[in-house]
Amino acid sequence: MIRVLLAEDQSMVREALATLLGLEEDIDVVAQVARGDEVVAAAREHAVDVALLDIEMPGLTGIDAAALLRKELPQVKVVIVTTFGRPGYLRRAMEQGADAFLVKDAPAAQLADAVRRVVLRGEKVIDPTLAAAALAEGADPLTARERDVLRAAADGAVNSEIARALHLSEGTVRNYLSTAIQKTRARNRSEAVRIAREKGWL
Amino acid sequence: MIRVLLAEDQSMVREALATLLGLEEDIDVVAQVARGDEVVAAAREHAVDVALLDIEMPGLTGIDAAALLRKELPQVKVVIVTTFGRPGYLRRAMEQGADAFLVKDAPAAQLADAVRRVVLRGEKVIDPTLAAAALAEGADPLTARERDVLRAAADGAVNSEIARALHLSEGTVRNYLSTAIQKTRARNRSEAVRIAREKGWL
DNA sequence: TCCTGGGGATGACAGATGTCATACCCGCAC
DNA sequence: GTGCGGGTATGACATCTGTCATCCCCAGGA
Repeated sequence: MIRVLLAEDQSMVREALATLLGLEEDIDVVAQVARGDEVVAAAREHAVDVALLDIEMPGLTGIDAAALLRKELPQVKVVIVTTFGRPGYLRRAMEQGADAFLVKDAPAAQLADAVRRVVLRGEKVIDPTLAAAALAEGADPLTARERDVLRAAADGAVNSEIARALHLSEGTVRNYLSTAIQKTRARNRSEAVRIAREKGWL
Repeated sequence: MIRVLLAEDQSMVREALATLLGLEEDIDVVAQVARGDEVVAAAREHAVDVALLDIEMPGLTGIDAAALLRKELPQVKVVIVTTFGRPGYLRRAMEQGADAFLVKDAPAAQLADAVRRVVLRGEKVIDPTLAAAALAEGADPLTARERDVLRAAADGAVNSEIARALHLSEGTVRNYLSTAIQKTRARNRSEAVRIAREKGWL
């Protein structure tokens, strides 16, 4: 019996997925959490074999939770289950030790299949198309600080506000944004944000 | 037996929800579609009692599909099931004749419950908190044209590009954006887009 | 030691954005 | 006929954004 932890912030979706998996004879969903920062404690408490992690969750992203699991409970397998198959997400997930990466566009049957493959056979499970795209895309070109500034600018913040929030001068904010705009080959901050998001860099 | 159509673009989520509902003795998911523009044909073909519609789908939004259903198959009940309980979404959904409005943050049990209430008892099902927020929010202040321009500006398009796309002069684009920025009480287009999206106006 | 990369800052400047005033058109309701 | 709302446009102008040059600091690797 494979013991599964499910981390997904939308209750309805999480419970539906738990129900789906619960119908499998060899799979038992023993824990469900709605926040990324609850993953490690729940995995430990319930002695799970594998954690199914959404990426965009409150408290901690699924990718960051995967990194924590790898450090604290390295025997636990990690399956990322996400809405967007963004190259940067895939790359970061695999870097942080994830064993599988699935998008919610995939047929539901792939979920139980992936769980069995990673737990019983120690396989890595990634859609070849996604893998190819991520490899072709290359690494995130933004530095940590550029990402900070771009993230801060994402929803309409003006430079003075970003400067205050990140303890920078306004000129430095403009520089970082300019660099981010160029690295993403965008024309302005809004487009840079969109591109960085699409690629999973933000 | 309540015959249900499920419209949701993410296969995994859709199939999990279908499985969940399929466990109910009185509910039968007889059709599933991944695109908004397939809703009416499927509802007609499968003679469904109720359509469960996600909002953000390719081809047609769930809200627009609801309007079409109301027109073409007025006996079919409509339950909107959405990620975001945005006031504008709720308002528009109810205006277009939806019978229920659920967010995916709600417990899964609410789904079957809502289905029974709208089909068997003709009730309207809305979370009172969401209803109160939508009523307090007031109507979308943007004109159709302002929404067009704001939507076009959403991901980094420059004014000249928007003008070309919408067959306007650049000055007119600036005017519409300026008005949209003021109506949303934003400081710039990016913030206006965020606010309009959060309220479900875009 | 030198070089590179990342972080940070200042200053000058061109171009894009946003505001406001003004004007015109059309359709609809009273 | 008048007024209102929505759509469209021009022009002037202030401010914000983005670019570029230049400089400084630190850490790490060759």
